[in-house]
Amino acid sequence: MMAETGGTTGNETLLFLTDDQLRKGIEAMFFAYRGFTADPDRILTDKGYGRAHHRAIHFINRSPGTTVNNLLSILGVTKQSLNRVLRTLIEDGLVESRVGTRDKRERHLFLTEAGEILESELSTAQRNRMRAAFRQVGPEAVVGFRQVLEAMMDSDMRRHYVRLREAGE
Amino acid sequence: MMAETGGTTGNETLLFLTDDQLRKGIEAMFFAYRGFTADPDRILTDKGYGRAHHRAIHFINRSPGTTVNNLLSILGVTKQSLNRVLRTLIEDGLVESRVGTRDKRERHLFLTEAGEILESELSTAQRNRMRAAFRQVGPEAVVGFRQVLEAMMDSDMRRHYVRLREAGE
DNA sequence: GACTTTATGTCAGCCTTGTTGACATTCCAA
DNA sequence: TTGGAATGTCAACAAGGCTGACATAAAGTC
Repeated sequence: MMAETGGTTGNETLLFLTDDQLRKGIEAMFFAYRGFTADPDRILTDKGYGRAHHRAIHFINRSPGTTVNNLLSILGVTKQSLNRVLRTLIEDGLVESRVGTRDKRERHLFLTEAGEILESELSTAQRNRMRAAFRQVGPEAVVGFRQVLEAMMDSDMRRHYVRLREAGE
Repeated sequence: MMAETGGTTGNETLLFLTDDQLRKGIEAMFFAYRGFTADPDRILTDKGYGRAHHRAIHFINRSPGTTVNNLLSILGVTKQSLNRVLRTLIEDGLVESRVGTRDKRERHLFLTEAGEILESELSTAQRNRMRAAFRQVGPEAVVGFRQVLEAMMDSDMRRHYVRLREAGE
């Protein structure tokens, strides 16, 4: 249906840009993302939570004291959607919400001890799979993996990604 | 919170397996997947469809004449969930369902002309982003990208992935 | 031929997680 | 000091997952 793209340049080094190669990348993303979320998902449903709770817990752990607004921008959902998730996490004692001192409109979010335990459980499961994959393919493949993913992000998401990356180094 | 993994081996070539490196991979997957689906999502919501419709359309296009059961196995959802999506696609004239000739219990699924037009629109948008990312990072990074993703899949998803890959070559 | 299994479709009802709209509180700047 | 902007909460709705139950038709088995 669609024409090959690489061939039009007359340069065989661009054969990795054919529609067929791109389609393989698309399907790889689809199938891999399922594996990527599978292990945490299992843990979460056992405890009555969903993927949205995982995301909130992950990024609160990464940036303790973050505001709701900042979390909204990272997660890319509406505040109402996030609020529902946060409410259950706070009710269940996994997240603590402290009114801002400088600006009392803001709520600063922290994991409680129980929250940190769940976070650790989830991220350990997810890291185990990632580690097995990384180990299997070697460091050079991992570099390529991260390069492609970063190039695929929207620019505002890349901003968040880089900021978090720097914070961890 | 979690100990570094790479350091325990005493081998500096395994530094790419530290928890920090793994966390970066995890966050890269999260942010990149959003970019990956962003363009088709925009097109779909304009037309009153969702990501589930895109997935069905994609794999019917990839394997014309596929059965409902096969699609279920690829998509990893329940038949009730898939059926809801297929019903609307059939009602809207994007997908055709033909009773099997050999086995009349089976329904074989095909895209109509209208379905192919939407499929092309969606996959063109998605490929454009993938192409830009691939071009930006070069062929070696792309190889690594696909290696990591394949290693991250569940084995049954990898089976589907490989089977589709072979069909396209 | 009777029975079982398989493939599919459908109904009802539930949950998570996205959405928009309305509203309260707080801050800040004119 | 007052009106707008920012932050967060509550209510209601929709998409799209899920389970369970059931119907139908065709295929396979004994």
